[in-house]
Amino acid sequence: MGSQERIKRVKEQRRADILDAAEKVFFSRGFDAKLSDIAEQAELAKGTIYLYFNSKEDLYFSVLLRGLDILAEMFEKAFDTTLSPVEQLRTYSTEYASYFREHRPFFRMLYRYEHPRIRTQVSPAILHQLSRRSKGLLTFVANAIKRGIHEGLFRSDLDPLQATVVLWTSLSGILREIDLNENDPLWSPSDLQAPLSSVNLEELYNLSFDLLLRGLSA
Amino acid sequence: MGSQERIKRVKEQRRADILDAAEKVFFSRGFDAKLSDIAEQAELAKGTIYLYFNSKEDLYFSVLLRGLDILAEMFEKAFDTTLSPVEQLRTYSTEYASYFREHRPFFRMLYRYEHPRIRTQVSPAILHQLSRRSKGLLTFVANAIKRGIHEGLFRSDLDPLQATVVLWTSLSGILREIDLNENDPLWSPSDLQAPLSSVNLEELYNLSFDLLLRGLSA
Amino acid sequence: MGSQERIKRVKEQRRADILDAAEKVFFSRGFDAKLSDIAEQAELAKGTIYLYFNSKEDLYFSVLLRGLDILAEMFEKAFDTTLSPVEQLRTYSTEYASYFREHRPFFRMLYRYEHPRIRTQVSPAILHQLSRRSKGLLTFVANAIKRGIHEGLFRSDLDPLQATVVLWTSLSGILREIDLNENDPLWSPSDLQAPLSSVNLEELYNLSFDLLLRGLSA
Amino acid sequence: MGSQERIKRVKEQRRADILDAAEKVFFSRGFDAKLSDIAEQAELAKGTIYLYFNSKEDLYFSVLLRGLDILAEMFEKAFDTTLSPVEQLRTYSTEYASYFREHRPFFRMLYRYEHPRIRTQVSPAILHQLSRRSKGLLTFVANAIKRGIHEGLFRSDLDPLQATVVLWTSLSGILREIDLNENDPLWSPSDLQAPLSSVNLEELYNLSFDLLLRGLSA
DNA sequence: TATGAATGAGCTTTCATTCAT
DNA sequence: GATGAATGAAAGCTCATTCAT
Repeated sequence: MGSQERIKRVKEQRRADILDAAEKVFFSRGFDAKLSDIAEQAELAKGTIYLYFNSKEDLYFSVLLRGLDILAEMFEKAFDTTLSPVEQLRTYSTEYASYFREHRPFFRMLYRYEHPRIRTQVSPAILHQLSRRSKGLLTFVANAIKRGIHEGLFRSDLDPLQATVVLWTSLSGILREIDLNENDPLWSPSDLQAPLSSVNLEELYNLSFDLLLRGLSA
Repeated sequence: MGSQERIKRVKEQRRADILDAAEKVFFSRGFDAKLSDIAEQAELAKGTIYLYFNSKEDLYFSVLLRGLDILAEMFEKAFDTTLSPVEQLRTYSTEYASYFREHRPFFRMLYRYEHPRIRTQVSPAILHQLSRRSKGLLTFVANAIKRGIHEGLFRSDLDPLQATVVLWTSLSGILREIDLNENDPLWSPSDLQAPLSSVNLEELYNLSFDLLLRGLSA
Repeated sequence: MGSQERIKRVKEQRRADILDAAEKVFFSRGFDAKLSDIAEQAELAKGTIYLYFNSKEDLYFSVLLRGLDILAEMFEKAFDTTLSPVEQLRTYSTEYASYFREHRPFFRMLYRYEHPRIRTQVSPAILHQLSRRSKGLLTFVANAIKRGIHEGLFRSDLDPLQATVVLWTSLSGILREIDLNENDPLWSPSDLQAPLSSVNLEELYNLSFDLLLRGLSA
Repeated sequence: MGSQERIKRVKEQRRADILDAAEKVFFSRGFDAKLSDIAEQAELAKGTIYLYFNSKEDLYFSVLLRGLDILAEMFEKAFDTTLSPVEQLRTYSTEYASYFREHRPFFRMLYRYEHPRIRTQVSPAILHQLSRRSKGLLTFVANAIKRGIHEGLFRSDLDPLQATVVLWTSLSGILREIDLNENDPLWSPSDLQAPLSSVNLEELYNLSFDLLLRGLSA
């Protein structure tokens, strides 16, 4: 019977609808969004949400998971064995910047302005998926670095994993700071002796990548 | 009148007492700490707190300000014109790591595990002070970099301000990640192909500094 | 049609299955048990339960009815015209105590730990059956008392029905108190001047019966 | 300063107001009453209730405590050393019946139609008080029985404590049954062979007392 | 007959902030 | 200045029951 299959499809669609609604609401209100708002946005009863997700936390992280998937897809698409390790890294860097530009709310969820508060209550299954996805992303970078070392382009004294984490974390840190400052500048440019307006935030990211790449180079 | 002055001193002392209490309580409970707990710790009535601080948010950021001051003092003490620019940067890096080790709760407040929305409600005066302190810190680094460029040690094509922000933000990102992972590892080591246990978190920071320094070098 | 009959038998079996499941679940969780747990225990869908019972309340009282039937059967088995009225009463008392010991969860349902408001929602048909069963039980006792009065063993000034109710209710009250105290002692022994540990709860029941029997005696 | 004292008086008055309101609401809705209804009845904000009582459960039992106190006072007033033990017991029995008539809602709370569900969450302090009050009541009865045994009026083979519990519990059981039947007859009179209308419920209580007293008598 | 997805009312407790004293 | 009693908004989750299939 296709009927069973159809039911399954309907359920998946409903789940997706809820995620769509949650995405919208979490984006504008953060984790503090009210469940009733999400239900309303999804045009469902509050109770229905709980048929698909065990808790608000699970729902939040499921949305986040989708965000990770988008980035992973971008990396996959950009994956090209014909590129040199340096070009590969530059590609990932560019993709990450695009993701930052085009999926800012996801970037924010990823960069956990709110996670530590929330993490405690998420179901292990979801955390596991999260971890798998993160691993996938880092692996792209790690492989490029390994190749670079192997080909003698990068310093042979580097631990490729350490280098990966440093690269990723530094770039993420920069993006995070850019995001923070665009929306809500903590250190306003004019407070520094030379006006920080001279600090083009988009350039900052490139500079950061270049510095690190140069640091990696043999 | 010395009396007026004494009154002022008493007020300042009371303010400091409240900050002491708040520090203790915010450290253990984060921003979710209850104001009544702070009041109790300060041996004052809840209402009294409001005679010295406009809101819980202001109080939180005032504590945070103290944390910034500690770091600033460390930088001041470490300031030494006889050092080369590279040695200066390394010194600041080391001081920052010490701060991270010895004043972790302050570091966390600074790097906002806490909800960014907290920021929305803080009085401008406090944000202004915050900004001034941050500027002070960055200036130490910026000056070293400027000297380095001037002395031909660092790339002359660098905007010293940009370089400062990149350096600072990257290192902060690494420390933040280290802190996050010590307490609540997101990407568990065993998930990466090579065990990440091989990634010594303390080394990570040094590697990060070295990569960036190498990137800066002429 | 034997087929029609078979269908009927199947329905009755299904009903019994549900009651079995409900019994198990109500015993362990009381009226607060979830209908979904009962459905799961019965290996049926929640909706199916409603094809056999009008409401959770009805289901609860149907289980209770079964409990009453067990007691009635015990009384029937113990019914023996060759016994003297006093011996008959003592037999019933003993049977009641056995029931209390061996079917505690039923006893509790009968004596309504559960909220009396549950009753409000039960269908009249079920309440009627409940009433018939109760009457059956009391009639055993009432007949013995009548015979006792008739034979001059018991006071002739007694209304046998009143006496029946008094006897039954008093014994039930004692058992209820025993049950309550075993599980959740309200007046802890040590609070009374002489330690109530000296009050053997099992003896209490016998004493109660003896006092009442002595009171009945001519 | 009488000021401190006045503040204390005001607080006590407020507490009493809340208890009054809670009493009214619990009487009509049972424990399922909504806290907001109680607050409204007391003309206070919901939060204020929690300044005086730790939980709904505590509030419920505090009301119950008042109910016990009323009964205790009735017993105290009725206490008269010039009465014979039998007259004393009869007095207590009468007082209990009056309490039942005049303070039915308290009787119901006492007889725990809802306790076992609730007990778990009450603060120990309140449970302790409850226990003390109960002990007080039983002691009145126990003393009379002891005297009766001592004076040779009651059977010397009786454990006075056991007898007390039997007497009290039986009478309570009868009253409980009367209450249940008045409001919501489980075994409707007409169901018994002889109409139970002949069973005057008020007489039942007296009969019960007489049977038990006769049972006690030497 | 059987299903099980959907519903949506229902409710306690916390805590920052105020303000009368 | 200091108090602390009073406020009242705010929100996640459950579960009996229904009804379209």
